[in-house]
Formats: sequence, structure tokens, C-alpha cells
Amino acid sequence: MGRPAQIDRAAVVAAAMAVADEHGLAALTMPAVAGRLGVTAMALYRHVANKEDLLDALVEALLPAPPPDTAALPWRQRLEALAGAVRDSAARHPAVFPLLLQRPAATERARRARDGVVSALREAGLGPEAAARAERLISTAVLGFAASEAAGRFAHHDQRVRDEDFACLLEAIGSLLPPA
Amino acid sequence: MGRPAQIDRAAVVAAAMAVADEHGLAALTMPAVAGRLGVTAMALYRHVANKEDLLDALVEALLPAPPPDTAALPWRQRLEALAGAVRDSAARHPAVFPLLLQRPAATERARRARDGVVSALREAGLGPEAAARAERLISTAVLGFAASEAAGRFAHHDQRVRDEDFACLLEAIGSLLPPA
DNA sequence: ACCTGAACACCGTTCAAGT
DNA sequence: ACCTGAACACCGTTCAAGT
Repeated sequence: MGRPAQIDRAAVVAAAMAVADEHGLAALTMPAVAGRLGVTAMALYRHVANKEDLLDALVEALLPAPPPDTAALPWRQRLEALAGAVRDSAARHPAVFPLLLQRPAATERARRARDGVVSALREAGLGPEAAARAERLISTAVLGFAASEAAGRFAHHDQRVRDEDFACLLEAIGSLLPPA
Repeated sequence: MGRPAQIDRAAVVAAAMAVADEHGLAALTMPAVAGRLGVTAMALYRHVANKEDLLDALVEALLPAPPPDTAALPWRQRLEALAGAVRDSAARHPAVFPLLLQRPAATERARRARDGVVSALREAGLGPEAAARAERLISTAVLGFAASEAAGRFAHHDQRVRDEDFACLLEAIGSLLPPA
């Protein structure tokens, strides 16, 4: 019958992110998302399987695509750019970001981000096992810092202090790797 | 009228933890908690302000009291014991633990744990500012690792690999501090 | 003082029915 | 194909009423 679709999955995910950004995770309900799209809650179920699926899509959207203009940089700067992109994503979506540590994303995009880190570490001279382990620990530290900041765990410190904290974290990570 | 209380706040929190441990965070409802105590959901509201308050109490309960028999140990072992206690707490309550990074605990107990780390770092020779900063970064890394493990972000690696990851993390932290 | 029954607003979800 | 109305089970919460 080819009725033209009023919404699609991307629009649902974007609307959900906007609701969460503006009113917090507790306000992220199916009616609220639908309302923002000018549609009833039931219409969403043609585009997402259920609310869990929608939350997973949000988490997926939090992972920054690797900034493409950094592809040619030396590994150290590439890692720093990626870490900065993660932190920026948390700053943009503070209400949703903590979900990233709660529902591990096992998606294509997540794998790609991981591979980017691992290959930078291999360039740094680590063996395959060591690089995989270092990726886990570095990602955990960066994700943990970004989630903490987003959740307001450092809220009593101002931006400058937190920037220095983050620089310190990057330096600590860097000191574990070969110089270059 | 002094009717003897059937339940108290501690019992409510303990029941909530048990429900979450056994059936997951999604199953943590007021009726479920009440049911486990042989009481109706409305009875809970005399002991917790609301569900948010109950979740905050759960988060509080996740923070390990510093293992008392380690008080006399040198600072390095004390830090390691505390980190291990955090990881153990996450292993005991994997469903609830990720909330710790989502709702920062600003309680007495949280402050005490923080102070324990800071004073160990001061013993290590750091100045007040450096110790405070190192505490933030170390806590973030340890909490992030424990939350990741609890949420299953490393689920495809077995226990032994994760133990080595954790040992690696501790070593990385230790290498940032003076030897001792 | 502490608990319960009844009640309300609300949410996630299904399904048949409309276009 | 896509959306809506009606409906269901369920949840958080309040409040008057019981003991």
C-alpha cells in the first residue's frame, strides 16, 4: 500500500537522544519520544523492537566515529584525538553516556573504534596480546573518566581542573607506552 | 500506638539488593522488594522516601568499608587492598554496581573511602593537590574497571585474563607513584 | 507507629482496525 | 506499509483508614 513513512529508525533515535539531553534519562519514555515526532507511542514499534533496543541504539550513537582527518597522524596523537572525542561525546550527552558502561556495545561501530586503538598501539610497538590488553585498560580509563565527568562526580571542580585531570590521565597512559 | 515495626530501612535495602542480585536491575520494583519482606509495596514508603532514595542507598552499600586489618600496612598495599575490595564488591553485585558511576555517592562513607586513598597517597609523598588529583584518577580507573567487568564488557575473556588485566592496571597506577 | 486497601497517573507493549 | 485506538498488565506514589 506504500503509505509514505512519516518517521524512520534514525529519526526515532535522534528524537530519543534529544529528549534525554533536554530532560534527562528518567524523562525518556516512549510517549515523550513519539510526541517529539508528532506521532503516537505505538508508531515507534515499527522502527525499534522495544525500549531496550532503543537504548542500545542510543549507546551505539555515543561512540564517536574516529575523526577522519587524524588518520595520518602519528599513533600518539591519534590516541589523544580519540580520547578527546570520547570525552566530547560525554559532554554532549551527559544523561545517556553512563549507559555505555552499563550496556556494553557489541556492534560494528564499537569494534571499529577498538580496532583503531589496537592498531595505534601496535604501531607503538606493542605485541598483539599486549596491545589488546592495553586497549582494554585505556578504553576503560577514558570511558570511566568521561562517564564520571558526565555524571557529575567531579562537579565540584571547575572545568579547568577537570581539563588538567584529563591531561594527567592521558599523560599517565602515555608514560606506559614507548616514547615517540 | 507503638505497633512493633515489621521492617526497617536496613531490611528494605538488603531486600532490594537481594532482588537486584538475583533477578537484575529491571526486576527491582517496589512490589518485588516488599514481597520479599512479606509486606505490601506501600509499607516501604515509611522507610525510604521513594525509589530514587532506595537506589541511592544501594549505591552507598556498594562502597566497601576499608578492610580494617590493613590499616597498618604500608600505603602501597593499602591501596591495592582497597582496589581489590572495590572489585570484589562489583563481583558480588554486578547488576547494581554500574549505578555507582551513574549516581555519584556524596555520602559520609564515600568521603571516608576517598580520604583513605588520599592519605595513602600523601604517605607516598605527594603534595595535597597532587594527591587529590591522583585520587580522582585512580578511583575513576578502578571504578571504571570494576563497572566494566560487572557489566560484562570483558565477558568474552575468562577470569584469568581479567585478573591479569586488573594486576596490570594496579601496576600502571603504581608506576606513577614513588617506589616503596 | 506502622501497615493496608483503594485509587490515580503513568508506562511499555500488543493487536486488530483503519488508510 | 505505516499509523492509531483500544486495551492489558504493571509500576510508583498518595492518602485515608485500620490496628
